[in-house]
Amino acid sequence: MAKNLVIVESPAKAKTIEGFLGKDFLVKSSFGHVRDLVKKGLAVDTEKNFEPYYEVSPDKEKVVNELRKLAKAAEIVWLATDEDREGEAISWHLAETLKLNEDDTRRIVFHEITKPAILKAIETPRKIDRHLVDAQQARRVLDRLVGFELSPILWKKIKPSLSAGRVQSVAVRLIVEREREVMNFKSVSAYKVSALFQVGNQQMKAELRQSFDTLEGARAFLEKCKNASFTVSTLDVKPGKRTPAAPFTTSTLQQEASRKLGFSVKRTMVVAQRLYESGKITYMRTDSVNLSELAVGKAKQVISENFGDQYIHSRQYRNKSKGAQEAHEAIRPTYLENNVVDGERDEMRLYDLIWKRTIASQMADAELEKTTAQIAISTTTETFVAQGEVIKFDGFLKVYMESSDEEGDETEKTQEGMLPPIRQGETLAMNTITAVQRFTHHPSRYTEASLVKKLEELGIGRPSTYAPTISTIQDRAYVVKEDRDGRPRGYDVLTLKATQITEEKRSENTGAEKSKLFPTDIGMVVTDFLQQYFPKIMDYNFTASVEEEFDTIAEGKMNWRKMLENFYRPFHHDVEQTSENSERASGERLIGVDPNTGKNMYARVGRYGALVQIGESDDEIKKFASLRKDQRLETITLEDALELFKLPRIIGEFEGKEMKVNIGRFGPYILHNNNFVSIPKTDDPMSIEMDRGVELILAKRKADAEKEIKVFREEGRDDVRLLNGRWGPYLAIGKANYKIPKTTDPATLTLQDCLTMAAAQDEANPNIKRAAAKKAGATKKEPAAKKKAPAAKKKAPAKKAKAPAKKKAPAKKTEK
DNA sequence: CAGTGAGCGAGCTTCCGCTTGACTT
Repeated sequence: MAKNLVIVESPAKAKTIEGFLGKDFLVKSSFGHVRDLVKKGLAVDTEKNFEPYYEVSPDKEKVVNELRKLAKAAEIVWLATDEDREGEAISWHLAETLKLNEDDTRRIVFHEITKPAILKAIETPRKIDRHLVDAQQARRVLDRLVGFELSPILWKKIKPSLSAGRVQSVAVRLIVEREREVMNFKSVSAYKVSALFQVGNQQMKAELRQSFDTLEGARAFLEKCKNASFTVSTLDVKPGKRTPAAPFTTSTLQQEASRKLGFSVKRTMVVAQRLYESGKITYMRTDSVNLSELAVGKAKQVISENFGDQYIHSRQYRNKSKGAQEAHEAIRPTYLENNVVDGERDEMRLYDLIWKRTIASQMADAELEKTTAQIAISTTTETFVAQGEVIKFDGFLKVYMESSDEEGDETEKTQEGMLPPIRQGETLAMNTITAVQRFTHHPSRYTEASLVKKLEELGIGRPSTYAPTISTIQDRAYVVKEDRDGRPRGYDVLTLKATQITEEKRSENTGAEKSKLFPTDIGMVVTDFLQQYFPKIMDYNFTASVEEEFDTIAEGKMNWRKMLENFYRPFHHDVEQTSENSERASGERLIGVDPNTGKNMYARVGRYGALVQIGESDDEIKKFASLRKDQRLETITLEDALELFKLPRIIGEFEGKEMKVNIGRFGPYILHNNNFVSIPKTDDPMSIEMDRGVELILAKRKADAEKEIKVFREEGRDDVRLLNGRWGPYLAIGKANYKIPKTTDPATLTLQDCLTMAAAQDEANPNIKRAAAKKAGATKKEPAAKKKAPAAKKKAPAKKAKAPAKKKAPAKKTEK
């Protein structure tokens, strides 16, 4: 048995380190945190000085047991988790759960995974830093208090199962606010003028400095140019340079992989994880831009060999964001000499990006020469400007160029080439001058990656949580990632050629969005609610300010329980106030008066999403209609709403049963005899007629018949069916589906065979959620034991207090 | 798969940060 047990956080790291240490050292991994607040309930006693209740996380029992055994056998246990707040806490939790003896336990840290660094760490052990641990406990408890006190208010006031938290709620707020900026944005247009001059056998493009607000203004300008002469008034040559971007952090890697490779942040992390596990890159969850000395040295060598010494420019990057905890290096190739790796396509592409970015960061600036020519117009004071840019020395641009979030930005840059040879004072021949109507663009909606960038700037969230946070807010349906089609928009173009001005209307597509984040109606309602009652938590600076306090705790200058006390008392007061006094929130909005009934018409969210409603909420008779997928609670108009009430339509009878057309969650359908038949996109549900309806029903029947292998109708079980599905034959009982072994011919199965097979599969996989399983409620877990409770509770009075005034109001009786 | 929009009730939902698998479909 090894004398020394070293515990790190990740198994890949453990494997590497084991190679550096002798056979006296056994290196194991904790797989991150091993202990956390008890999963259910607050697990913090707010009346007992915020005593936290911890438990070994269920999925870590195994690891903990193993580590416990190994720790017992070892003489010395080395806790080598990361140097940041969370890492320190992991070590402390390990010490606690493994019941480590302080004398035989050493805390060590290292910043790079190299043999000398690790040997040095072993020589300079320390004790667990309790202040740092306390800062983590404060962070952990605060997040639990915020999340577990706010979420239940949402369940009560808006909808069950919703969630709120320090990070996710602010992320949603960013998207909601951006959407409103877009909605309120008023686009204005201006006429931008450019000219093409003939220089020798080349054309030179120049832009007019000013633009014109109106078509008349642009036309008047072109008129002035008709008989003008154009002279190069100044010619200016200036050197310039460009500097490479810093090596990748989690956030910048996600951004670039999104822009250059079209990866979602999740995909980026999955691929990076594989590269890390196979030892090709350093750790992928980091906020550090720092490269180890070893890496800088190696980069120098690689650049020298591949591009020459003049391309070398070693740089040390520093982190600008305050929250950075720098437990790791930047993300870089482990072996910089490998400019390609084998593996899947995505892995190769992401690796390529990481290699180029790392190498470029150690390369020389690009040197440019920027030429600016001003061209005077004899008939007016306005001037044209022509710009050219030439790369004198490519430097890092040889391997890598960072992309930008602004669409079209990159192409503009690369288009700027050298100006043709011109002299100051030279008169230029004009080919054409055009004035094009251009529109201002609303602020860009967030992509997953640009949201991560924003969160990082605000210091909200950590490298390990960016991707999960983005997933959470989509899972909760606060936000959706979508493409949206643009709409055509006309614009004017005026062209002056020789002395002829022509005018035409062209059309462009505008407003198209690709993979952008949009808030949902419920996302907006929740955000508004939280903003109204918990503005402090929703403040963009909330995280930053509590982070400062965590830092003070880490420095030993503040007690963590005291800090929580100061935060919690006023917060909890707000929670109680809101719980007692606030109205239910549904985003209700009066959109007008229904011309048919004279009643008010409202838009709001209900249990199943946004809806429009005719009549007051306490009216006896109301009418409802769901909003369609492309409609928003905040923007729907009375006209749109009235359209919605034209459905459902009865379009006729077939086989003695009526055919009803409506739009459901998956689009338009016809309901006939309890069967749903989808209406294809080519038909309009508003105008579809009886004959077409029958046609669709018959077509559906035919398709169903073809997928039917056998149904046990004679046996009286028409719910037991053998069907041909997308993945081959399968068994369906009611709404639950079961596999059929590949070796069996489904046609030979009897009813009994099917039932046995289904039962066997239910038995084998009790965890699979099958759609049916709603037979008898008898199989529920020990219902008897829980029946005791209700007698003790009496919540009736509380209920009565609510809205008593309105209840007895005489129901409005409007005659139709 | 889809129509609803609320109601006596019971019990459930939920946070952020560390880490990697393991059930299918």
